[in-house]
Amino acid sequence: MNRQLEIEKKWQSKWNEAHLFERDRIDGMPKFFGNFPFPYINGKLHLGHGYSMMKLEATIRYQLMKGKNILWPFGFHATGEPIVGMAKRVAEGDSNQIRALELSGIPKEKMEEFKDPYNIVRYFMKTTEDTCRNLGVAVDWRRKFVTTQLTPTFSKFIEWQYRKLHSMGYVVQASHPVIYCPSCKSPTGEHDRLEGDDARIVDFVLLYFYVPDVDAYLVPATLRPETVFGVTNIFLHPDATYVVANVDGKKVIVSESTAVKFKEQEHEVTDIAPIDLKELFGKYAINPMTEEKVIIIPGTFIDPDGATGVVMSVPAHAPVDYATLMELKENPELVEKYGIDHEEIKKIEPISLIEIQGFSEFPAKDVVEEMGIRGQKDPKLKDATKLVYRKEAMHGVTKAITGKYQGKSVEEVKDLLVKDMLEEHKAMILKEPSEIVVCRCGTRNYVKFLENQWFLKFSDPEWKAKVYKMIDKMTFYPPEAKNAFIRTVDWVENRACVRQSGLGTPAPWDPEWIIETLSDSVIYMAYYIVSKYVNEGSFKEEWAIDPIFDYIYLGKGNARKLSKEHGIPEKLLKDIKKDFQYWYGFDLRSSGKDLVNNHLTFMLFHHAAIFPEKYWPKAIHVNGYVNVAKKTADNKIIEEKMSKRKGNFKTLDDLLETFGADITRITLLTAGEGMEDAAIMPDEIPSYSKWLNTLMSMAEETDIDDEMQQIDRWLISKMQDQIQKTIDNYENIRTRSAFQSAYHETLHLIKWYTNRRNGTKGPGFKYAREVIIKMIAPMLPHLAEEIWEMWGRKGFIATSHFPHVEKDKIDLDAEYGEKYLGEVVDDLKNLISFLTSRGNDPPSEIVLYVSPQWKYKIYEEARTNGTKTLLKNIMQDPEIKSKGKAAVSYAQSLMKKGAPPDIPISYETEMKVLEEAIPFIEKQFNAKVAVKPAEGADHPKAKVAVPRRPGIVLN
RNA sequence: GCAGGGGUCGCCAAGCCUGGUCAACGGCGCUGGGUUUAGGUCCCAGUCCUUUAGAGGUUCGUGGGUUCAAAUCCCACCCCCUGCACCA
Repeated sequence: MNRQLEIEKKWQSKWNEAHLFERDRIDGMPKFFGNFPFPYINGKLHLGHGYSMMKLEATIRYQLMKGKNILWPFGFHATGEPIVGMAKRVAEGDSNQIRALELSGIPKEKMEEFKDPYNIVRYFMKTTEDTCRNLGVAVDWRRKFVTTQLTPTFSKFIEWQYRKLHSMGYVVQASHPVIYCPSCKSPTGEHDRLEGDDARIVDFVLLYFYVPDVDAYLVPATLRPETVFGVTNIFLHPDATYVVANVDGKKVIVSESTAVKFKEQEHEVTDIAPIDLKELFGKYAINPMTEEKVIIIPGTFIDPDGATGVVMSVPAHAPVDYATLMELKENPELVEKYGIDHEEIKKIEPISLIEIQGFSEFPAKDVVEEMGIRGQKDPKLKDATKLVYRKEAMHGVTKAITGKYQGKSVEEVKDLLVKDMLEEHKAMILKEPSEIVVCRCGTRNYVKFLENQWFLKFSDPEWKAKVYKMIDKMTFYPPEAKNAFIRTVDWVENRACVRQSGLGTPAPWDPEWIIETLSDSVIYMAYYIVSKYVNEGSFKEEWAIDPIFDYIYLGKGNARKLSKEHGIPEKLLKDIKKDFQYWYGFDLRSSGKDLVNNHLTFMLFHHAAIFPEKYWPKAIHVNGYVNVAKKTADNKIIEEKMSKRKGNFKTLDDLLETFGADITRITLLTAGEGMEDAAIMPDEIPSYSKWLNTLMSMAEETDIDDEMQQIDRWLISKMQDQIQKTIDNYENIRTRSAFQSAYHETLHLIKWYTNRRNGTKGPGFKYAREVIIKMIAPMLPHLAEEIWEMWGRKGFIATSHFPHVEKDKIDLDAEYGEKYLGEVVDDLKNLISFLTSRGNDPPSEIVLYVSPQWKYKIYEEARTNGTKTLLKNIMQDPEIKSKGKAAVSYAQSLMKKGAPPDIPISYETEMKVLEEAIPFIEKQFNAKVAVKPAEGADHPKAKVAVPRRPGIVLN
């Protein structure tokens, strides 16, 4: 561990001293610009960051070894609420917050500083950079910066970005529904909620049920408007207060607490007046679709604050309604105390309107009875409702009672019906949270339309079209990610781009607002170009103005003129512009899949809007989440999301401190690939060090001879395959597979090689180990550099050339021969273990009978022309024909198995390979070995000999 | 609800897009053996069932279908996971 740490520090400082990753434009040299979303620095980097980063890191270093000029810049994200919130909580002395910070290693004395959000930013900028440096990543730190006004030129850049979008008409003002807390007077985000984390906004349909007695409409709210044909009564909560209000010119009755929603959702509301329930209970309302009269009765299951506090009852298809009705029927006092005639209740019968296989005409009744539900407050009702709704939505068909809507699927009817009812003013829409939402302050939330919000007009068809085009031209890793992006573009609507609080850049056209956090992180990759000059002091803040950005990024204007007007040196201006033209568009952005349907897609939109096509992004890599896996007592592996609460939260520093950089790197690189979630198994990590040890001792091996044997040629030939595979894996950012093909598989080859060479090593080994070390260098750079130096090579292995396939090193004869030998050895192993398991002694003598010549003719015929015409073709050969039954039987066995693999083989090759391998086989099985032709031998096993399968006699 | 992704031999997990070479890569666990011998590491073999010679049988969520041939293609069904926006 100590030596390893020493090695890592040594190479990290050597890379630094050589400025190895601080890359500048070299005109004419191919480049590779990779980046990954700058981390939000409200804490230390965790394994999820590390996982995404390592995909990019391996790729960057691979591209460097492929001769590219590379660029990986790094930034820090601080825009938005969380850091401000953290500082506020620290300032308030919030013990949870302070303890959380202390737990993540922040010294107590820092707490005073942490009352200022900018100090938090500074602190975690430092830890983040340190972590990265300890990990040994190929970052050009000269270009680092943090968002927000801590980097004034960056803020100016964002202003430029938004003035551009604004002037293009892509920033618009509109109102928008949000889940809203009337007490805090602000939208409640997921983290601001006591209850209802998963709530979405859904459309409830409000149906106008006219109540003649009071000349107003009851407006039950429902998600299943199609069941209007089965309404038998209306429920109101007997203990709630109801009001009459004039909404959009119509008098409606709703619960008092819900009346406010209409106004908040941009309806006109006047004349709110209370109404006594006595005026309603026992009276009738008229179903707008059927004109039937339905009675108004009490239901205590109703949530008076939900939707309108008015519920229509469909006992045939809604378990709650059915259960309530049954309860009322059995308990007269429940209605009689409100002056309702119980006889009226007894008369109510469910009305069926949906037909569904596997249920009676009243699915709600079926389910209520089956689940043994009793009463309107039975907790099982939730599941019952879900079940019935789901079944009916999926398989239900409407009955004749629905009139012109009959015979259709429930889903179809719903859309049609709502459209019709809205047109006929029989219904209206009210937006509601899909479940109860309670703000942290304890107040029940509802949906409000926020007015005059600034939006990015992602719904714009022309803008979308550009993005589709962009996606089409891009490469995605893994390929299936492309579809995810297309879907996101399909789905994305206008999106708010400003906030009222938090850190960030004020909107240039309306400084009351701050550019929202996902909106100032979409084209910042272009800012890295300028950032270098800002950091070195040559680009002054006063030059961060629109005309200069226009010149750099869009090529507008004239350098001399700009220089004269603003005092910026003409050469500097031209250099920056050339830099941008050289590096942009970037070649790869690597990120987690959680960013696909927001950040990454917005990034595409912004590039499409602002930059000309030649600067569009070239590729995106998307990876899964990182789970922490652990073993249960019975050896099952269970994966858990990393979370601080579960106590399995791991920072990169945790791993680095325990295992060092290379092992941390290989842990992350082999944890997974593609969009599937990756798994880190903390208990397994220590064993990864054996890989490093193996590589090192392989590199240190000096007992190597110069004799080029057949098996050396075989190994060198096989390595060409491994090189190609590894290149493919790197090119497609499959790091786990890359390590597999570069290390595990090659080691397997070397194992066979040393066995075959009776424990000695030769030129094949020497060649293979160099290839291996180079191939793993992008993943384990510290170890690789150390070995490179140990071998006395010049320069860094990081900038040496990645192995390439050398065609002339491919030796198919050697490969086929070894494959054949391997098969024979496998057969021998099987046979011997089978026999010894039956109590026989291991053989002391092995005789191998190589198939007679004529069978090879049949084999070759089958291999080259397939088995369909096999018999016909071979029988034209007189020699084969003369073998009669034996020939037919071999041909038939080939036909049965299908065409043999495309491996040519000859009698001579088999004889040669086996004879040469006699010492090897003897050693393997500790027995005397003889190789004989089957032709002319009379041992019965000689007769079963066929090509690639000699007859085996064990004595 | 809408959208996306899945269900593989104890566990994790390849393969499926481009059907056959798949009883099905690899890792873990387990069993036996070796090294060591206090363990761990490390190495070898085995790990669906049957089988006294390299073989056969039954498997890849369930049920059908296409095909000479399906884990792989088509249809239906069951189950699971993820996202759904003003949050970074």
